[in-house]
Amino acid sequence: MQPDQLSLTLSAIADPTRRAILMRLMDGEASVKELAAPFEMSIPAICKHLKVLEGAGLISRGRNAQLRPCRLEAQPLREAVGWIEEFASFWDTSLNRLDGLLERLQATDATAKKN
Amino acid sequence: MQPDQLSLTLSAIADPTRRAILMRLMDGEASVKELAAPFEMSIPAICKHLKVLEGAGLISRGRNAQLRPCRLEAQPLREAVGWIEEFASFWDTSLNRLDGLLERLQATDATAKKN
DNA sequence: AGCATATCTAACCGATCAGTTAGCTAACCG
DNA sequence: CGGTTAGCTAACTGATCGGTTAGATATGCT
Repeated sequence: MQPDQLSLTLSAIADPTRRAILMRLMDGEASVKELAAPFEMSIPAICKHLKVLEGAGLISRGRNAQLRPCRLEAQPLREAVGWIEEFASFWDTSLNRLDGLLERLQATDATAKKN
Repeated sequence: MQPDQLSLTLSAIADPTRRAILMRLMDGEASVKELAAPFEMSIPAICKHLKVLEGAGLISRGRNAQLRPCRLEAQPLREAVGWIEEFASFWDTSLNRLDGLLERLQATDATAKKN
């Protein structure tokens, strides 16, 4: 089963190396070698990370002589933001209204209170 | 190396089953059995997913007789939203408001000079 | 006490992941 | 042309993942 776009996006940015690469790309396009420089990691390893990011649509690649510059494509993150914000809103309401939680505890009866 | 909190959160919600569980929990607390019901998956499999979610701080567990009800804890998602919105804002400014052209010119210029 | 229910742990399995090294291809430059 | 540089693929490895079955544990019911 091939994963949905949202899962692709989220698992792509779940890796700290890939997040660092994306943040680097906010400063503008960069070559593979430039992207690899800050990491103690082989070039092929970076290539694999780039492939994951490209597969998730988070970057796109150009061609400039021997270089294959990477460019940020932040569009898929929109969906991710949308999904997560559902829960951010839940967080706002549920933490701002703690009594809702209390109601729930009381509703399941006083036996739950022990322990 | 143990992963940072943000990576924990993002990889936890990168799985569709776990996202479905979280969405279910927006309707209120639920037992493991209730959470497992919609899935064609064994109970221990669900337990593992719950453990991942708990490890990421996205749910907490109570105790009510034999039940160990799960409750949504959306707080860690705040950090995730914060991180992703950095890029959402990049998307807004560079694609919608089109200084993208300028950025790209600067970027190719920079890569041309480096090496 | 004895049984049923809810949940978890342990052990295992196949697939995927994140990294490596070695070697290939393509473009530039002398 | 030959050599250098950038990037990629292939093949391998150890770790982690997502699931399973079997069995342990804890609580409630009669």
